[in-house]
Amino acid sequence: MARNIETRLPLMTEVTGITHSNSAKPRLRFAPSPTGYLHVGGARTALFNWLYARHFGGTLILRIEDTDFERSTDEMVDGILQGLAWLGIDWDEGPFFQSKRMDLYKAAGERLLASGHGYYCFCAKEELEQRRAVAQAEGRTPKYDGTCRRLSREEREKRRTEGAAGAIRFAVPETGVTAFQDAVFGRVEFANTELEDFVLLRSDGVPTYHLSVVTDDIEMKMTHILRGADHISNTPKQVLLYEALGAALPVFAHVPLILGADKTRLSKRHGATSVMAYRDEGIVPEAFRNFLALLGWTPKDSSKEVLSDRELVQQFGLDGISHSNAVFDRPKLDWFNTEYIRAYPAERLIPLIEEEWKKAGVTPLQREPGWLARTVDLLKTRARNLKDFADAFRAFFSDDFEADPAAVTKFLSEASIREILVELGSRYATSIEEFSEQGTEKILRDLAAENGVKAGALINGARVALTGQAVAPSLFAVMMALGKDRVVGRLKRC
RNA sequence: GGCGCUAUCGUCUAGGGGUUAGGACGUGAGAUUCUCAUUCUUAAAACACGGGUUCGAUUCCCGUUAGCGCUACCA
Repeated sequence: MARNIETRLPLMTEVTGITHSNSAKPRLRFAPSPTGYLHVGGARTALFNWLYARHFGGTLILRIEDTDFERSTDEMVDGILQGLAWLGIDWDEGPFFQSKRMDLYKAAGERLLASGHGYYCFCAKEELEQRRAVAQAEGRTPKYDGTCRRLSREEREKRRTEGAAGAIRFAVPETGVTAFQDAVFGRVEFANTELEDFVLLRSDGVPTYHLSVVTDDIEMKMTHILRGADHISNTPKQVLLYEALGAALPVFAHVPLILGADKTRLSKRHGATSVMAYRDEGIVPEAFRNFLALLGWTPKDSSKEVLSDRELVQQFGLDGISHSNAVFDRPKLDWFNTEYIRAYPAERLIPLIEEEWKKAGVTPLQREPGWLARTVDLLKTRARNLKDFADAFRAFFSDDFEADPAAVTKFLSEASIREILVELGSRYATSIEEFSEQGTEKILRDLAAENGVKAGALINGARVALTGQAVAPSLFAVMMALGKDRVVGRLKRC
């Protein structure tokens, strides 16, 4: 079975049998391109690499693939770093920037040229595009037709000395197949005729993706290439490159893609695709990480789903990676979020909540020590999102809040109830009894009996008066959280 | 179009030649409660289709269909 490749069997290619030994500690990398923020798919790839490296005590390298100067920006680099930090993913070496390693790729390209694996191509870009269009129209596979591959040595020399700018292409074998053993998909094979003579170095000397990736992966001694399944079709070209460069093949492991609810590739119209957007939406990082880890991977013991980073690291392995794409299920993420918020100690939650207050313009009350943590602990069991602390629970932390009109209509519309609540406020103010859960409850129930109304009606009304919400913890716990003065004040305003 | 990958409840998945096909999220119902959430009980919900192989296929093989990916001097 292709799934149990954990033991790193010898990798096979048609042409070479060289592999890395399986004794060394693994070296992995996350290699984002800073042409966009850190998106969900990239984050999961990063997470899997991190999990794998940590599981085996290996090394994780961060490499920024910024050879596309047009589209790469420093802001995106910062954004990616920020996203990784939020997820708690750290690395051991780097970040390395490919833009600072251009000489390496150029040398590799020239080495390939010298060894006969590459050749100069003088075809103009427009010309190529046109040929491609024609091929497309005629229903042929639009791959490079090899015009310059057939050029005689003399012709090539002539063009070079004339100063023609040329790209260097890789000469793909015209027959045979290129195959690799994928740690998740098993053996994957491509006919060489399906592969085109891809460009190694552009005419301006800038390397193309395949060259820079393989050069770096060799130079950085990567043992495992763990990346999105969208790279499966790129892999044979890269395998060819390893072979031409005389390097051992790493273990390839491709991870299925993450789709939106409509099963199409995750994109902006599915909502947030940037991981930082989830922070902004009130998701706790551990929840997001846990959710992401289980998208396309299942631990051996699949019965437990809420897993700490330690458990994740402990259990992670390539054999649990799924073969099929996974749909990003937002309700499940929200469930993880409530689980984590509930489990977080107040101290851990408070800084995150403070961020939400800042965003919502809430200035929290200054009260006695311990109050904040106690109140957060009281509320966190019914929170589904960090934002709840800034909206639904706002009245616990600030006197500046507005009552939910629906709640008022439901529980506070009767004038008689409001009058009794004002009276309740007075009784709390003048009572000599201790302001405790039992004491406040007794006073309320007595007052309800005196007035011939149900205690529940008073309780529900009081809840709205005190919190502005129809939904809150037990009323008397709410009173304790608010304190006598606030309870009295808010009741009297009824 | 070509090539590649994939196919178990709505979603994430477990399983695997003979199972009442299991779990989780979500959904419905009920119980509890001062509201809501929680909690508890419970219900509905799946092996894409067609051929083989086999005593027996959801499981193995082939095909079909569908989805996704790749198909650049982007990464």
